[in-house]
Amino acid sequence: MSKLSKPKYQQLKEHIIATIKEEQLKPGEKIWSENELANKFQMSRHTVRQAIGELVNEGWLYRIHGKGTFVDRRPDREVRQARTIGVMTTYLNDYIFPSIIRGIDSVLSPKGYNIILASTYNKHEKERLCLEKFLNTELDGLIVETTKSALPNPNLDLYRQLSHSRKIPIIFIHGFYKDLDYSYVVEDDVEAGYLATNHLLDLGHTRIGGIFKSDDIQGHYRFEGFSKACSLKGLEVCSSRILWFDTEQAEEKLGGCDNEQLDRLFEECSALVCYNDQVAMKVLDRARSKGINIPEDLSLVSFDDSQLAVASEVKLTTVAHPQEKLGEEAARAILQMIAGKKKYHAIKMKPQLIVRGSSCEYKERTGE
Amino acid sequence: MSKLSKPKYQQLKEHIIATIKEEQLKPGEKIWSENELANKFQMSRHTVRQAIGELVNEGWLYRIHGKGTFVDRRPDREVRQARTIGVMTTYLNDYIFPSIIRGIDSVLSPKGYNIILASTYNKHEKERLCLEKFLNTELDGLIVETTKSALPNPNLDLYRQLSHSRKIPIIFIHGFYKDLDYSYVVEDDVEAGYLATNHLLDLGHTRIGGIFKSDDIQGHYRFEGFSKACSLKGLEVCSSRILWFDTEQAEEKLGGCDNEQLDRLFEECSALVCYNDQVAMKVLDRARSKGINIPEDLSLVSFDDSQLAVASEVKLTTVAHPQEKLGEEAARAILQMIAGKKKYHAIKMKPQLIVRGSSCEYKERTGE
DNA sequence: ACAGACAACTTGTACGTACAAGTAGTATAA
DNA sequence: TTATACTACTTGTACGTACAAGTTGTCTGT
Repeated sequence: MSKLSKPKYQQLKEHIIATIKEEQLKPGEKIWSENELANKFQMSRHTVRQAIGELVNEGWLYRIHGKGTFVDRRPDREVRQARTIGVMTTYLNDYIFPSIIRGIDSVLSPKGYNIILASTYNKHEKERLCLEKFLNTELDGLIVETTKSALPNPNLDLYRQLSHSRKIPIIFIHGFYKDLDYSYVVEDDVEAGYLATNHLLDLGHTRIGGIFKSDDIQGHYRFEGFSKACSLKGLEVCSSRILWFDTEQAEEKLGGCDNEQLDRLFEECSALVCYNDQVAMKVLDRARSKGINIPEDLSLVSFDDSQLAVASEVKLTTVAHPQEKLGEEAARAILQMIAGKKKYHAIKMKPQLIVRGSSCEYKERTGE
Repeated sequence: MSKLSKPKYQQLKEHIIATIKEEQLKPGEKIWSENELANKFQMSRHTVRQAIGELVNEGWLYRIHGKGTFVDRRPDREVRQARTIGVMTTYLNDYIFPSIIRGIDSVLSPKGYNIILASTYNKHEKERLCLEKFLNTELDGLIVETTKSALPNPNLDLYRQLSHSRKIPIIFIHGFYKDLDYSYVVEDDVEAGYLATNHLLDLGHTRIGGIFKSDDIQGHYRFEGFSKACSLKGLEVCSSRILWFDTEQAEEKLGGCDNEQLDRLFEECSALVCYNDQVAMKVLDRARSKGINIPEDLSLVSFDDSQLAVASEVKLTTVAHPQEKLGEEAARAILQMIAGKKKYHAIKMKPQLIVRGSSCEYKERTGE
């Protein structure tokens, strides 16, 4: 026998599998006895037993002591589990995340992937629970919206476990952790902040205030763009015109800042950059109740271009968030990572200013 | 050797397993060679091989040709797959479904369940694809928002397959198929329609129009409540004041009805019942552009009490949708069904009228 | 007609041998 | 110093034998 030939028991295995596949042997039928096979193929019974033993293990055959060996259900007839991608977001019902999830779904669903949802409510403890649950799940990939991305993350150990031990590709959206060099898809928030602020500067405003979120990295970046735009025009950023809020404050009251703080901003500024449309709605409401007209008395620019931006009578000037597109990009990236085509993705999406009715040229306020 | 004693290879297997369990051998460590074992236990190498072969198959050990045999992860150490519930909705980013999903998540997540998302875009073909994907997934339960619930469903065969063959508990939300006697959790939409319409009747309106969705059963029920309220007050439902739209029209343009149709309603009616907040926003916008004041010239009542209802300068009078609560109820029901505690759930949640600024008492229109 | 013994088959356990082939470290030669 | 060969160990393949034990049908004596 030449050295190239396969082991005898392997040959016998393949012969039996082929016979079953050709349906010459059907499930439940008795196959030849071990001695018959040994004679037929000129091998010892031991070798036959080895072949049949493995086939039993693989689910092709089963044996009954004293009766014989029979054909089992074919193992490859088993339905394959659909593949799954985990998606971890901060909020499920916040106004833009549903769109991102929809974008992810539109790419993954046609490829036969399931999406497993988890939400952290922007809390590190919840994030940890979600990650632990994902460790108990057979995942093919993970898309993560960063939780409290501006703060140090206490759950990096679990991320590493998923990524390094379990070899699950991970991609971050809406931010990334500096300690981990994982792939990410983000909006260029510095640019977004710059666009929003520069729009107001171009309209002649000089007393520009801002409301930003302190515990999400997006808030920091948008503020960075805000500062950049100001300093390029030779304006100093006045800290009394900047309001910071965080997740906990935002949960207590929509918009995250109270009326007294807003009223102070109204007095000091002719224009406001709002962290997102939700904040802008809060500002709009307060301004309405104080008799301040938007945009005549106060120009507003916000971020995200959500449904809210066009819901009100004053349509909001906002810097558009790619939303669905961002979800699609993240989904496409993770598919490439799963296929092993491209390991590292660092995608920054360009924001776009949409001018609507909430901003106008600066005019001296007269009625005060 | 007495007849009662176990086979030698079986004894060896048990000895090795015990050694691993006592952690005298840890994962990755090399165990004794086949010859060592044969000598140690006074058996032939063949018998040792049989024992080790079975342990390899059971996941306790692995062999490397030429190196030795090593301890694998313990099979009973395998983390159990987290249990999963499928959630199938029509839209992922529509304004109330995120809240429902959040409600579901808030109940299931703490119990260690994963949520697998799928969305049908309110199309029967997509629904079929989703159901087929669920058939290829190991599910413990399924929560379904009915797709085009007012039309006959062509996918009942797959629902039956999941329910009867696969024994997966299914619960419907937002409607149910009359041909299947499955559990459901719904809002009492007839009552909701009645509350909305009766509110307008109480305010003295007599020329009341309505905009309803034709291919979702909710639209039918809300219209039923509308009719009921009218006839109880002795008013006839005038078909020229009723507008019907469907999924496809709603996708083309937000709100699902065009301006000419709305203008006609404005002329004929002093009050409108809108299928949901989105429709009401569309009506509000058109009314604004025609110089029609809400609520002075036209009272509006809508359904769902979403974010949109309070986004505009005119806060909407709506019949509140239980949203998160409905999701929670559905999740709790499916957990009971999985536990085998209660097989059939038919939960109807009471709607609640929230009076805001978009509706007021009827006054003769003067300025025409 | 029926129970029980028996034969002939099956798979299961257990022993033996031999050599092939992969791995790792050591000794040897260039 | 480096490449090569060798050795000693490992598991993998393959042959042989023997008997135990479960299943089935047949033969036999009552």
